[in-house]
Amino acid sequence: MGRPPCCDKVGVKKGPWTPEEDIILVSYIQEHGPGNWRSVPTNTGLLRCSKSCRLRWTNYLRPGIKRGNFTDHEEKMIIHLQALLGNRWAAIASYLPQRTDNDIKNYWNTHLKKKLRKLQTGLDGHDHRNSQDGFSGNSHDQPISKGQWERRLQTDIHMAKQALCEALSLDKPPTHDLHLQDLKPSINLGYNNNGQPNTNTCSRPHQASTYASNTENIAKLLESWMKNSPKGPSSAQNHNQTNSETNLHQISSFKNKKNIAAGCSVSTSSEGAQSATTTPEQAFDSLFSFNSSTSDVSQSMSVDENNANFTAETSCLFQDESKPNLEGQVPLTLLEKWLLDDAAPHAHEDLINMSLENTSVLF
DNA sequence: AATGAATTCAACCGCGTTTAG
DNA sequence: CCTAAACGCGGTTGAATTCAT
Repeated sequence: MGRPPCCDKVGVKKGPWTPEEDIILVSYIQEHGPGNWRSVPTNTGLLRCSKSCRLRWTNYLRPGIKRGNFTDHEEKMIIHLQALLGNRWAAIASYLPQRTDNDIKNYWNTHLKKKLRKLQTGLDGHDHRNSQDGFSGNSHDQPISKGQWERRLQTDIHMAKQALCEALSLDKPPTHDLHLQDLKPSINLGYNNNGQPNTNTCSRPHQASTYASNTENIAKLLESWMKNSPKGPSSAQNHNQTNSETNLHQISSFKNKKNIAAGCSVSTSSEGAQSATTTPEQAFDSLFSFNSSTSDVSQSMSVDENNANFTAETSCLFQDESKPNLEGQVPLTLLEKWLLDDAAPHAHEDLINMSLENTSVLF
């Protein structure tokens, strides 16, 4: 009865993965594809539990993972989505398919929380209305006034509605085009929007730099995998070649990171320079008004662009390896779910009702 | 140069859910 | 339907690294 044990817990290795282990794992997955994790340790001889293998693959080795600093756009998306979804990192990660939930979680905990706290402190400094504990880490505890929060959420839902309307009214927009658009910054991995090397997107050298020199082996493995394996995850799971190459580039560029100057800001050069001139209020507003701010030059996205991004981001859900591609099914049900389910716990009842009323017309 | 504090992030842990038998 | 293991997720930890003094 029940399933057979995935691996015996005796002699299971823990701790950081070695390059050799990575290569073994990658080679195995190259041959068999990801999944069936319980068989991985036994078949590969890795002294790791299946869970550890899966984690290593999904968080680190999987092609299509974008590493390195988060772009301004990604940052805003995370802040935005965190405000909307809470600490549901997997859900947030599904909107940023090139980032892992672990990465996003770490980035939130180490950078964004701090950044928001800082900005909030700046705001409070202006107001002389410091909150007791400042920023608690949960966006819902953020000392934005409730009305402000609701207005923002309302705006978000309006944006989503617009996107839905457009998705319905248009003759099925080419979602992958939008997707590509959304992914552009990441496809240009290592380069900013001006096509310049993104040397400034590094806040600190990658700590696995000693390891990194060895990851060239993994890069080679992956490279040959991309060339030789038609059924590899890149095709089977909608990770396109570009993403894979992107990842290869990143892996092989790890070793260069040590030389990149540390201490640059989180913002990218083109956008960060601008935000440096904004007031804390503007900056804070910019961070939270992912869709609506006009004060920040970096936020000069048009409404159409935002809609495009929204649909693109949503379509990304179907690009995620854990989620099957529904083949052209515009993710309206998902959008609906997002609007009706995910927003609900955080939204005022009015907002829920509003979204229900307005979206029900569409369906 | 040495040392301690602070930061970062890969990996682990534990829990709820899903699923094979 | 029941049981137990796999799976997936969010929270936490701790080693490695950087920064400040």
